[in-house]
Amino acid sequence: MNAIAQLKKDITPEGQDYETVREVIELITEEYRDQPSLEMLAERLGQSPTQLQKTFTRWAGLSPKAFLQAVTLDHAKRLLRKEDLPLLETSFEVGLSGPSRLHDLFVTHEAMSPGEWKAKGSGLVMRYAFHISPFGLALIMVTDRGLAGLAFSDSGDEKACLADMTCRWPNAQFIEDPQATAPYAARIFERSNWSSDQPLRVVLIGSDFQLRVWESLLKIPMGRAVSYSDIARDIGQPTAMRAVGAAVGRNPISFVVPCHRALGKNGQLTGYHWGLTRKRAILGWESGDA
DNA sequence: AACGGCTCTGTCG
DNA sequence: CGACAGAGCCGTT
Repeated sequence: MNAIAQLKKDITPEGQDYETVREVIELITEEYRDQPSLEMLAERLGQSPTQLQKTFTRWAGLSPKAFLQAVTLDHAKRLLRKEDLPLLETSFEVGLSGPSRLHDLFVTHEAMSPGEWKAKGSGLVMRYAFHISPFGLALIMVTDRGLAGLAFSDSGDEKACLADMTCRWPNAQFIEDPQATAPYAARIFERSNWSSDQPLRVVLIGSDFQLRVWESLLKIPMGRAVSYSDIARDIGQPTAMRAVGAAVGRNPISFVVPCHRALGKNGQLTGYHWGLTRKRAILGWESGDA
């Protein structure tokens, strides 16, 4: 039995929650005009209202109602609030605990341009595997220097997801190795592990421009969001927002490099490489911390 | 040369 | 208001 089959067999209740959440989010976004009640939603999913309530709360630490509220355009605009946005100037270097990041995941990153790692002999080795996450299956890829890739997939789409990632580093060598990636999964998706003494090591591989955009993303604290033009300004190219959007979309380490915290200036979510529904889910899930 | 996870402005309901 | 063009902007491919 291969690793993915094994994974499905061992799936935890927590791992299944996202399925439920995803369906609810989709129902809501399609039919938000109707303001569907908890009862109606539960019926559509073939669950009892109390059961749905429970699943939600376990998943997000938030009641369904509060969660749905957290996913509206209104709330997104609030995340964008302009005052006290000197956060883009604050340092986020290694383990330094700005209070704003106290409850966030600490990350140290190391940048690598394509030329740089290509030059280093015949490419680097990437170990990968799928793991259960709060947002569906997570494909995690690591090098000996740290986390290099994190992608999401619905179950059944693992192949496409893997292809999406591997083709980004054509001359790397890929080895399936759940043992190597599991600690990362535990560290990243278990909130209680976020504040551990050691920061998470991350390797950013991309063009110079992309690197600057991704580094800017790393400065956005949990529970906040910025617009694409904010990022453009931050990296010193205020008119390059469109290109910024493209670069954000190419972020290879989603969730850890919080590209889901980049929104349109008006609060619209506008896009997510792994699906808008998932972006909503992550944003809503994060709001459960506040 | 074309194409985006953008934004702004102008128009029409 | 909200939806929809049109027009600049800019790094990738």
